[in-house]
Amino acid sequence: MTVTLKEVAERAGVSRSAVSRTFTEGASVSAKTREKVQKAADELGYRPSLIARSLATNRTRLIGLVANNFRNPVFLEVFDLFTRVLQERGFRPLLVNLSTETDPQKSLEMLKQYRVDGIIIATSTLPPTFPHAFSKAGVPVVHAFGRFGSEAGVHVVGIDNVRCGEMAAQTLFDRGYRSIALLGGPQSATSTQDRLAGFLSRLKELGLEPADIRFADNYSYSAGKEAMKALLAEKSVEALFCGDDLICMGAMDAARGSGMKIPQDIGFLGFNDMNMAGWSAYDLTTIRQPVRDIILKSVTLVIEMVDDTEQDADTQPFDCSIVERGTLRPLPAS
Amino acid sequence: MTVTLKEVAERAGVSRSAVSRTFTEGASVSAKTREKVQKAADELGYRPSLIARSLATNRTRLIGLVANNFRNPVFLEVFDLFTRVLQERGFRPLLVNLSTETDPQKSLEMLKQYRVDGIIIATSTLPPTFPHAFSKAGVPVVHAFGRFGSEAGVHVVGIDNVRCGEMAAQTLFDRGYRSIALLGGPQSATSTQDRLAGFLSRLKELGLEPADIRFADNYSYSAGKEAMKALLAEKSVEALFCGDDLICMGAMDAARGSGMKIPQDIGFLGFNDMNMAGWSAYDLTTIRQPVRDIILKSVTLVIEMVDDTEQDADTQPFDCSIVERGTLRPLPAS
DNA sequence: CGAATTGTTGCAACCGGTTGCAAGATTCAA
DNA sequence: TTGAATCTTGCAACCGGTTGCAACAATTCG
Repeated sequence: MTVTLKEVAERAGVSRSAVSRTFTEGASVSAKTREKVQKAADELGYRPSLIARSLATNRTRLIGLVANNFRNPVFLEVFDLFTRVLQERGFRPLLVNLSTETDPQKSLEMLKQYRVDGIIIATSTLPPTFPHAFSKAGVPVVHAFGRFGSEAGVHVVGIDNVRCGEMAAQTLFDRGYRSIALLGGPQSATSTQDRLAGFLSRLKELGLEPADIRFADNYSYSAGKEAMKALLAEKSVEALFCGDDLICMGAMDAARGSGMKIPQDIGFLGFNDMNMAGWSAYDLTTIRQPVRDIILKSVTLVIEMVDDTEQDADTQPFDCSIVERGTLRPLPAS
Repeated sequence: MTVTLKEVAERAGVSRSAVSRTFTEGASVSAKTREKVQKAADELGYRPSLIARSLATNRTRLIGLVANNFRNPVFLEVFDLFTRVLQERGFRPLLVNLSTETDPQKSLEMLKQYRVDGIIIATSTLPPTFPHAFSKAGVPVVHAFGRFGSEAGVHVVGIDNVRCGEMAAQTLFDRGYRSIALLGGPQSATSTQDRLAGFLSRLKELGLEPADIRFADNYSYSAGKEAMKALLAEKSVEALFCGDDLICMGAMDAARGSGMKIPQDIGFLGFNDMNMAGWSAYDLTTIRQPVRDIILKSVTLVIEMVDDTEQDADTQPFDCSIVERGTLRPLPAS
């Protein structure tokens, strides 16, 4: 069925090595031989088998891409960029969906069986033991959106969530809000924990107590909406810092549903700056996470690790910034 | 570094065949031998190399997953389901991002080099020559969201877009709209062409001319918004059938932006029923495409083709249905 | 108990490439 | 023109598994 090295060699009248060499970067072949081989290969429609090559070279050019949040629109950008950059660099992503997987160990086994050259884990909700397990197995690992310094031997690319929490508290304070609540993502996520910590510590510095602290079950519109309904049933707050734009939009619709106007009656500050935050039905003021930069850096890093050309392993957290839109009252004129 | 068959065999005191057999389904090994091998394998942390196995068996258990629309939220569900179902069945998805790829031929080569066992193409915007190229190469192909009957040898799983177009025209007509426009997705998409055809033919049967026909450049909120702005600058219409919910939401916001109330001043009918269509800020009445069913069927089909256990190759288009929400005036009481 | 049947095992060839090595062919400088 | 240096080429071993085959062991049956 498929054409092999041997057939090309026979047709071109050369050895198998010669054929192999014409198809490997930087091997020594004369122009004459190369031409003969090319011709024969073209006529036969030959493509080298990467499977066979992998076996011989011990390199697969396969990168495992592990994620567990396939329902959040942020991940569209994540997948788009990851796959695109990887394939530009001649690698291919092998996707692992951990949404329902109870046992990360099993996924690890699968990836190991495919002998992936490297792994990118894109999540802020998995325990750090997970990336660590790979690194211990000797596979280059980059943890995108992870928590810094949590596990030795694992490169983390992401933001400083503690700082983001502080930034959120400060931003809301600066605009004159005093009754401030936090509606976080899942409590088990390290990102949630860190943002909460930063949020609380800054609030304390400013002499404030949080008006309410609660968490959505997952990163979804409906989880945000439910949580907000519950909050509104209990108390009223001036402003809310949400752990994710999606959650925030759900919360906004819950507030509007009970007759509130935004930002007159209540302020909202989101997180991520996903596309939809800019939609005029929401026009959400939010903290932008540089997803693009994080992904580009993650891919670059994992490829460097694979090629062993690591240049700057000292990964710094990326900065976040406020994107001003219409869900917070303006800064008081000073 | 990695443990191989040979080492396990030596430690267990058996031949390499025996080890291989304990790890292959349905091979003949005695309980005693299997136990010895298991023990040795566990102690050494051995996992068979799927690369080597693939070379010998000529099966990779890799399924190519080709898509070119990574920015539309519908694809979150697509990716989630595809990856999940595949891995439940013991296959792995090898992702190909065709968003920017100008030359599909190149992607084909890449997939062929990895010797994928099958391919799922999830798009309604690629020319049918693309799936056909794979099928000609002898690789099982399923074209999800494709056009039926367009290419021999390619299994298509999807909906009947002509019927959907008819359904849209009929729905709007039934609600008393007479000045009806279509705002389609990219004109090059077969789905757009088919829906347009159905839409026009039904309108004609009903004795109506379309009030306006235009197309968004891509499946995005902003493309929908821009197109709607342009439309509003030229004329006014009573109702709009959009080729995608995202486009529709953009169009809705454009209408609202020029002071219109929905559904009082203008009606909107979307397509897909993505999650966001249910958000209260839009509450979009839309035509539901059974994405889940399409994907489940696609995966089942491609796996059957790989295993050569094809059961029902006569794939019928799935039905679409109207999801009633709040962007169309109600049916007149009859 | 012996013959026939069925189950288990190891040998060796093979899957489709890569690569170190040594020999042969070229090129270059003197 | 010749010898040294550099290229090019084929051989053969190897990557880590699978599998047909034949030999042998265990079981079943008359």
